Amino acid sequence: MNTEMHTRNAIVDRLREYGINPTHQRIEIAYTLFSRQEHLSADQILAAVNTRHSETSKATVYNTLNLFVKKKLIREVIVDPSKVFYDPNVHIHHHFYNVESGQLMDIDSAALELTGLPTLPEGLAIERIDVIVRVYPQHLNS
Amino acid sequence: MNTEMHTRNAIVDRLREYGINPTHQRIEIAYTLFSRQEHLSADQILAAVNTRHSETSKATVYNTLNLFVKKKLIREVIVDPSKVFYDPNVHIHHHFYNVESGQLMDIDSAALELTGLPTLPEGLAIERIDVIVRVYPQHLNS
DNA sequence: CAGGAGGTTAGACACAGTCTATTTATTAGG
DNA sequence: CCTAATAAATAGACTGTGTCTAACCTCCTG
Repeated sequence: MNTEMHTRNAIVDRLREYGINPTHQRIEIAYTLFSRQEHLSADQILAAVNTRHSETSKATVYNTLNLFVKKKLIREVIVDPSKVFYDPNVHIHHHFYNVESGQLMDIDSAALELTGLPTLPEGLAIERIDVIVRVYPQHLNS
Repeated sequence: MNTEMHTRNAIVDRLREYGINPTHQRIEIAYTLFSRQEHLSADQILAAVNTRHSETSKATVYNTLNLFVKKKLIREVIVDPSKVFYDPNVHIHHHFYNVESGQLMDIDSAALELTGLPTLPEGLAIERIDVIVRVYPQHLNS
């Protein structure tokens, strides 16, 4: 398991592990994502980073999140057409998505198994498999 | 299996079946989706409907697609953060998504099986399960 | 013919995300 | 240290998808 992600020192080490130069803004953004183990959107991260102290621009938040994704420090979750969520958990796992509230919950992939996948079209390789279980509050119909 | 979807008469019948008043614009939009068995985005549909003949506004295309989804005539596919695709196939099935080209291909769900899904959180029911296999051309790395 | 419901429309708007040009930090070399 | 070069951050303009509003059109019914 990973080292604690609740101190900024641990964050700095982790950024270096992933080949990311640890600047102030990157540390704050990573800290925001890793300390609360939650699925946040770019604008939530922007708000969180700026309520604390100092300033980080919108451009930097987007640049940084895209960098983190490219370096595989975090991962995108695409479930809502209007915004992307970022997931600090890069282990293989899947998601419940509450279509009413917008809330995302992890599904550990240990138990979940997928069988009978057809052979891939020629020349293609799998990058990742997303399983999204869309749920809604039972008393509502439609 | 469904009747042929290659004539406008068949489209009109189908719209009625789903409780949708078949207007000119709705027929053209449905025809566009059902005649080519493809996954199109709203702007592709807007373009396709308007190159033929006459005019359909952007607002109507969005209104109509949302209506079709609500009536379960078609279904949304959420794989790309920048746009929604619409799928004329409402049978249970899943998708390959080529992250390079943006191309979507169906995976028939007959073979594909999902086991070990954890019990749902209290008070929630499943609306739908999406399985998206993200693929990329093999010769490219990352 | 009057009124109303449902449908369509143009254009303004909202908002996530990107781009560009400039400024600021950081690093490496002398 | 000082300087040059590179990497990162910034404000603000911009793009593209999708929504909203208010006007208008069409058809049906009384």
